[in-house]
Amino acid sequence: MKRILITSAIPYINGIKHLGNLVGSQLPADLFARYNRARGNEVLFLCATDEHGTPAELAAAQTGKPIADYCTEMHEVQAKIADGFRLSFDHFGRSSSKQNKELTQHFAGRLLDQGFIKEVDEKQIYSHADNRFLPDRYIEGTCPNCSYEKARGDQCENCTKQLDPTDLISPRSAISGSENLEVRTTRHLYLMQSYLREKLNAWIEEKRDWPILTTSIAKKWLNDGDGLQDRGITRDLDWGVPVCKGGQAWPGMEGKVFYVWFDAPIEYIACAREWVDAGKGSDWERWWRTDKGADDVSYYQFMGKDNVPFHTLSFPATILGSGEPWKLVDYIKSFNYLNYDGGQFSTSQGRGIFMDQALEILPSDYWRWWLLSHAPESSDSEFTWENFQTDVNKDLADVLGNFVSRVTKFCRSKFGEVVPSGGEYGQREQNLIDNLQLRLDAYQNHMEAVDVRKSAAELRAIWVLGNEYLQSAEPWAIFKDDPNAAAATVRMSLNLIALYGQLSEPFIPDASEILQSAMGQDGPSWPESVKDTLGQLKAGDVFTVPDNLFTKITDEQRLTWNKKFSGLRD
RNA sequence: GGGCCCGUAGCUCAGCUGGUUAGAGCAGUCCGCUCAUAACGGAUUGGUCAGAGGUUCAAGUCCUCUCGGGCCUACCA
Repeated sequence: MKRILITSAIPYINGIKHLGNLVGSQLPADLFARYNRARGNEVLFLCATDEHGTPAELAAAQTGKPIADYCTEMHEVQAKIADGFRLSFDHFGRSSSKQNKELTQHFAGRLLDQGFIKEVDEKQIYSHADNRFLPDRYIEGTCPNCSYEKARGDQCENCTKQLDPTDLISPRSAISGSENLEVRTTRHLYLMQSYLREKLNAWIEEKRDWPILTTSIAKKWLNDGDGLQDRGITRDLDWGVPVCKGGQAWPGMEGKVFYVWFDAPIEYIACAREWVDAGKGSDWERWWRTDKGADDVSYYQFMGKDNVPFHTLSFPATILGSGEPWKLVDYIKSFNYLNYDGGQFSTSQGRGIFMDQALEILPSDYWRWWLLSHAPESSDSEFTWENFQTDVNKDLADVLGNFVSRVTKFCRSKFGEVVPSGGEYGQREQNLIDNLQLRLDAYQNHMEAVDVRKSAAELRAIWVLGNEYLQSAEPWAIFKDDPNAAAATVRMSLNLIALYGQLSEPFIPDASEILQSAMGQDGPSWPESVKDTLGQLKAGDVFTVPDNLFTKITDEQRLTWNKKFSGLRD
């Protein structure tokens, strides 16, 4: 039995995520977690909300609520939606937890002791009207290069020139519009990532089996320009983890907090501690400390490509720099973006389909199946309603759902709701078993390699084998002359349904549960041998005919939804 | 500006370290079946592998350039 630690990139707190976010991290992570649990591996699957930073503060301010209350509410909202998508986190934590606060401060203290922290005086823009320091991109003004009037302080979106806020002509706060800005000197902590460049480079170089997307982004950051840059890990904000060294005060850092990207990955560790404190587990260090049992853990991370630099470099730098035996990630699965109908999904613009909306119109299995079978692994991929309709109808309703329907209904009408006896298996069944075993092996290999789309294609091919078998055996025709032969075919087919219930669980857990309970199976178990598994339902066992597993999406629905989601979310 | 990724049948995509007549699913066409959610099965039509050079006995696969799409570029997260 293997031990698998899985984390999904933690979704930001300021609103409900869209399907692009879902397919890039939480959903494939869930697929992998479910698969590994089904294989009997010991799995710890963690996720959390990422709650700190300027956007969260501003989002809270807009609602007029205290930031802590806002985050608590939004965490609940996200947790509920995650549940709706059947995301099987062992714990869904919060980066604002006290466990994370402690651990983040601990890491900062260790990094200071190990010589990886420097204090740097830098100039920041302070807005009197907003009563706060503003990140560069929250300053707007006229671009000195192209005269675009809404250039941001970090970059002009019009001419793409990189800017410094002080370059802007007539700069103003993007929040209040106030021009009452002031350049102030403020002291911040820097993580000296450059000291760890060689170590990180050697570590990345040995990861030959990681997705190109992951390693190429990491290498770019390692080698670009002067190489890996040091990074400021503190901010002048109210909401966040207060800057301390371990439990001690940090002179000169009063009133400052750690940068979200410093504390967010640490939440992966803290989340395990939350998991224990919530009474769901008993030993979190066994998963995270290689000196306390985690040396045999395989750790997989899932994320969109925008998250890669922080997971390949910053967080590993934090861990390596601590000088303590924390578990480093073994495999980083990264994804490109899912586009929506010719453009990008956008949280800020409200474009596309959001997780709550998706669940309002269709059960989660529809979304899980389509998104996973079209996961943007090799390049950006695109959601269109037309593709969604044809793919889901074909794969789920026709290939799988209708197979279940034709088998169970035929059996009911000829033999009743009981696995029929009589007849013998022959060459046709042997061929089926051989083919299934080949497919199952491929399915497992793709899953082990975290090859999401290929796994989906293989599972679908396994469903197709059922229809091929049934068509070639023709129990409806054979029944008249040789009911025993038809009974054998039906017995085999009912066993196929039970098998499908088991194999499909990582992708479509709800439908799988229906299949398994209809076939009288009591829980997920993985077929080690196709041959043995296809004998699990025996003559005389009772079953029930389930309602149609998947209702087809009609043209009318598609048109309605296409229209409904063509605009921007309010 | 720099860098990375991608461009393979109408659509969505496989094609690992270069090696027989370039594959799958969907859509299309034809045939079969009638148990089933008019579902299923079989067969079949589509490709000068973005373009141009080059390396090689041999290139979708390697190199160079061009065109097109996307992403990243470190203070959003």
